[in-house]
Amino acid sequence: MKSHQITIKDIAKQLNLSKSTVSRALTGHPMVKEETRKLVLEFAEKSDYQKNSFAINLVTQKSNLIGILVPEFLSTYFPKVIIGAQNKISSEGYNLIIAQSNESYETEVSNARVMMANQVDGLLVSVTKETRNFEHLMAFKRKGIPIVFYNRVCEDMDVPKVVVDDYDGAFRAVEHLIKIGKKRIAHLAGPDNLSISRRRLNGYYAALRKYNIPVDEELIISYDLTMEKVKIYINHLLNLPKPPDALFAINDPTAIEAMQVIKKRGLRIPEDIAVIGFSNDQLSELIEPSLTTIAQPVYKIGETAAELLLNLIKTDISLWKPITKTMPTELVIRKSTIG
Amino acid sequence: MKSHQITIKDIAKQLNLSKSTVSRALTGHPMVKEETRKLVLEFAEKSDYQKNSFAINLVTQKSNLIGILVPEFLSTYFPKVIIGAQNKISSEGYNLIIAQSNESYETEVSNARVMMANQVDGLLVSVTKETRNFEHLMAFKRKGIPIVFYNRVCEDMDVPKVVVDDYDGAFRAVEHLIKIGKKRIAHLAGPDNLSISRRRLNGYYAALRKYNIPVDEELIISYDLTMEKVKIYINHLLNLPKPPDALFAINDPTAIEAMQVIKKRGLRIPEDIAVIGFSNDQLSELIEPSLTTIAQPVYKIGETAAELLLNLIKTDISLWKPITKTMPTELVIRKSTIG
DNA sequence: CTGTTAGCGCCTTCAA
DNA sequence: TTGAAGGCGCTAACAG
Repeated sequence: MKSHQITIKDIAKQLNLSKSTVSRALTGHPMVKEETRKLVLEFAEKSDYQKNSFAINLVTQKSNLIGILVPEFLSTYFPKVIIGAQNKISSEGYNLIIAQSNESYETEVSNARVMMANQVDGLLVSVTKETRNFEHLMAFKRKGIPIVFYNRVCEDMDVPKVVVDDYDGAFRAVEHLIKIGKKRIAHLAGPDNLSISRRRLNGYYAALRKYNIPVDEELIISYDLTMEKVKIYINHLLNLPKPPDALFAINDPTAIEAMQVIKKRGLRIPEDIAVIGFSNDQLSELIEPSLTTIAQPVYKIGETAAELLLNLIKTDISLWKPITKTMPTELVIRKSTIG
Repeated sequence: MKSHQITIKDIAKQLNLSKSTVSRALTGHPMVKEETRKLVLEFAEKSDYQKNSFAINLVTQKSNLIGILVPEFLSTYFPKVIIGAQNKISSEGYNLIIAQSNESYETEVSNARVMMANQVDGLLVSVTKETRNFEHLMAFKRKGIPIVFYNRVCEDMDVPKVVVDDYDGAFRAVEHLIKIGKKRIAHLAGPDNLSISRRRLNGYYAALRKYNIPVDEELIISYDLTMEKVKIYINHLLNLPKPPDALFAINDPTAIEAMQVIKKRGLRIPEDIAVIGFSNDQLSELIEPSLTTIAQPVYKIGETAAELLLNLIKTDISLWKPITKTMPTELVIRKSTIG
């Protein structure tokens, strides 16, 4: 069961050297005779020696592990963020340990505990749609373990954050709908504990205001991102005495689900009702009609968050600054909004 | 920078007990007076004591980490496998550390090294489409670290594997095409270093044989799964003097890409050419026409692989058996094969 | 039931 | 340039 790993002690014995000398040779310490170093290195190589990370971790009190908490794994969004983060992190000799919570607050809390138990050197976090209490994350800050939020952030915590310009993205989405002649623009919004929902909603309001389109609260529905509910809300909207002629959905999955419902009712997209999403999921290009959406620099978000975190790790806690990086978005026009 | 973590020694000092007593109380050792245990536990609780996993790892020579190597992250397939594996693994107190190689052999090798350096207790592996040399994985077995393959396996290594019944799935896919009246069935196959490609190809042959349809080698193309190439091959097939009336693609992304090309040429699916994929990606239901495909029990695959691995970890190396678990598939009929 | 001692494998003073 | 000794925080004998 337990394999016999070769250790520094073994090497020292074989080579008739002291453990410290071997250790020094192995760590590239300057004070070793070139000859000795070569001897040790060669022996280590051919005997397939590998440092015992457990011991090193104990001495240095560092795990070289960075944790990342993701709320879900099934859209392409978070996997891409992870890839971005991993590239950055591994280039600095760290490893990523990932935990996904399936949008469950309970699971998120337990995942956070696991990260703590594993003594990660830092944590990247995007919270679930249910998360309203952040105690489990504050604990990290208290222990001196740096945290960086990305995408779904907790605005009350004084830590660095990476977000996209949701306000601006939403604004441009709605502006685009107005420019193609739509007047009654519905918004299927996210739960308002998520700051992205609030920011996108504000962008929606701002665009209407700019073009003097009256706000009709009837056309704004916030929902909990549970896909099954989309059908209900869309049908409700379409059954209104004055139904909407356009829909701005909080994200692409929502928009896509909405499109299925709309198509089933025999309505034409975009003629009868135009649809626009948010995030530019891979799907949005492939469905029919293809979906107009707001693209985010997803890999870059992961990379940036990782970079901020690595900086914190290298910096004394007294110098930590809660920078917020806001990434730009891009309007991608496809067939769901043009005739 | 370094936070001041409280240790057993601290607790012992505070409570005027020996370190071993405290340790015993904390680990639930039976030989401690109920009163002492309570005292210790309470103090630990209120002082927010947390075991130092580095020290425990050193003593036990276990990391409680399980590594998983995935070739890519952008289809929904591997994320689902990961979720399945994570559920199993975390229920036994282990954690998952994930590395994706972006279908690059080099990256896979380097990821494997990282896993080794982190001294994972076991490894789940699905290789890249490029991987032909398995030395980097054999190293684990040599060191006594258990490995389990899933999905894309190395048949030459004597370790447990979890695969789906590719042969049977392919057989039924092709049989279905034959039953709806198709006669010239093309197969866009995968690279033949992947055993799944070979097994699916064999299933294809078997179905043709059973129904006495002559094999036309012209209709079989293996390719390297690089999406850009699909267009070339599909156009080639459609330009043949006798073009195919059906296509069995190695996987869903390939099938979907093929459908775009077919539709662009103005051909009707399934009337002119029926299409069938493999894996039942989320996409296949949403594109138009929806894609007939072979579904795999994806979560279950991750779960099963994890289960096999956990068994190995608990078992003496001399008793390891290279079981191969073959999971069933299911034909999901959609519009790309029915009129 | 509790305390003492000796490591786990490595790094890091301090001396030689 | 090298060696010896101590310690990182915890567990696991061995005594008492």
